[in-house]
Amino acid sequence: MVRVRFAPSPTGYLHIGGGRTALFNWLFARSQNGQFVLRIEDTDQERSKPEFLDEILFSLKWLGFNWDEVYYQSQRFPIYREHAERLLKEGKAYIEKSPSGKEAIIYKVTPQKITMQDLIRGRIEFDAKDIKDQVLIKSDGTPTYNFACVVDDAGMNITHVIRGDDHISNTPKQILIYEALGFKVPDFAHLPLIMGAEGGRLSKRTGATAISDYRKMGYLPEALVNYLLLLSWAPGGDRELIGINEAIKLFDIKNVNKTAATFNLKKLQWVNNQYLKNADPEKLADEVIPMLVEKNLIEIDNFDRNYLVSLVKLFRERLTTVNDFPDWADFFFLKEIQVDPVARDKHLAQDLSKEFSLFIKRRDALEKFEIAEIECAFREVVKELGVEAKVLIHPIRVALTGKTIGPGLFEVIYYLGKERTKERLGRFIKKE
RNA sequence: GGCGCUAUCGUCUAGCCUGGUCUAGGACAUCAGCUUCUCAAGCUGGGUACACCGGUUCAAAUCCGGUUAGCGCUACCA
Repeated sequence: MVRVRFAPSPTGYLHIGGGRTALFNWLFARSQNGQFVLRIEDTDQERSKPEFLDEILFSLKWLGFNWDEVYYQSQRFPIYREHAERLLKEGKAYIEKSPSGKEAIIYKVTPQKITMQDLIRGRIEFDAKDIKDQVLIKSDGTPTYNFACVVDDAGMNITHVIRGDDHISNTPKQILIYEALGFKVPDFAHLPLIMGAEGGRLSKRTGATAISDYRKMGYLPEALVNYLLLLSWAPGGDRELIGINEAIKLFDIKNVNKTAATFNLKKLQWVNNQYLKNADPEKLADEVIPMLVEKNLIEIDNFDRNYLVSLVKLFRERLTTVNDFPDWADFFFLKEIQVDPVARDKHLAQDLSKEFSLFIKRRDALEKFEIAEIECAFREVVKELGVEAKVLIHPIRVALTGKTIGPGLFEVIYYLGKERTKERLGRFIKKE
């Protein structure tokens, strides 16, 4: 039975790199009908914070990576000590006293060659002479990362350790400990790192790094996952868009790339738009409701849900992020719209009273107030006035929405309704 | 400094294992054009890459060696 683990440390939020490591572990487990274990590495009691833990768990769930088991290292200190003392008894480790009299347990590294077979990179060789004796239990009584990691991976029957490239140098140290402890060494797979736009590690300076930031910015989890997948794996056949279930079928850890990848927001935005275009309007509406409430565009328990769903459908294909919706669609909810001054100067500078009046008149005469009929009436009006459609379309859009961009005009008129269009156009009709 | 990893368009990648079909394919971005209404989308087209040097071979992006560059680790952090 394949068992993998994701082992975040709650000393910070779940960042993009961590999310990607979790993704590949989860994906590998699912593709092998294996199990995905979550291990919280909270041995650093100074820096570990409950709010980080909450954020990590929430983000993992948001991305859809459910775990089969969860462990906390802070609850396992006696286990680590027990194993360290065994090594002490066997003469493989020694005690070192600090000036203050506290005792640490140190593993004695013996000269040898250490080789590992990485699932992604192949054979890697190290020489133990480059490795210092390893602290197992620190003088404060807590285990070190490399020691706790080995004791747990072995104790939790982890078969494949899939983690970031930055752990390659830890691997020989850990192999030594596995062997000293008499444990079976698992398989390793080291994923390439994700870099920031300016090279080096992804940092706040080069853009958002927390998974939860992307949620707040209006990215869909499926889109983020798809993008992260593309960062070091290709489904083949020139495919870019791939759902997680299909990825599970196609995934092979041997096909993961070796090269570090640069995070590219533009491509993430493109992927997000691709998912948004086909997103379930009901679900999108759910996402958008709190945003509209926060902007005082709707009241939480007093709005027309069906109407909102229709509007979401109207906008979804042109959204880059879910968060774009409240700004772009605000005119459907506002009583008083703000007309963009630049748009007003450009499209409403001259007097269009006659044109607007005629359009309203024709539109009011319609038997059915529907998109196609509205367009028909409009086409007749411009024909009658002998002008091009666009000389009237733009001014009407600005008068109705306050903006120069937006969905098709006739849909806008339809969803705004008779009364509101008449009233908004009326403001630009001079009384005789 | 030591040790390790990596090296195809600006970016993500396909191809590399099993040399010839690669005058290197796709995507994002970018530029130009089309699109009875903007924006978005879509469509058409353009430019842009095998890091460098040497070797093996009839033939190398593909195999080998070196150089260079980038990155990682080098903590009683994880």
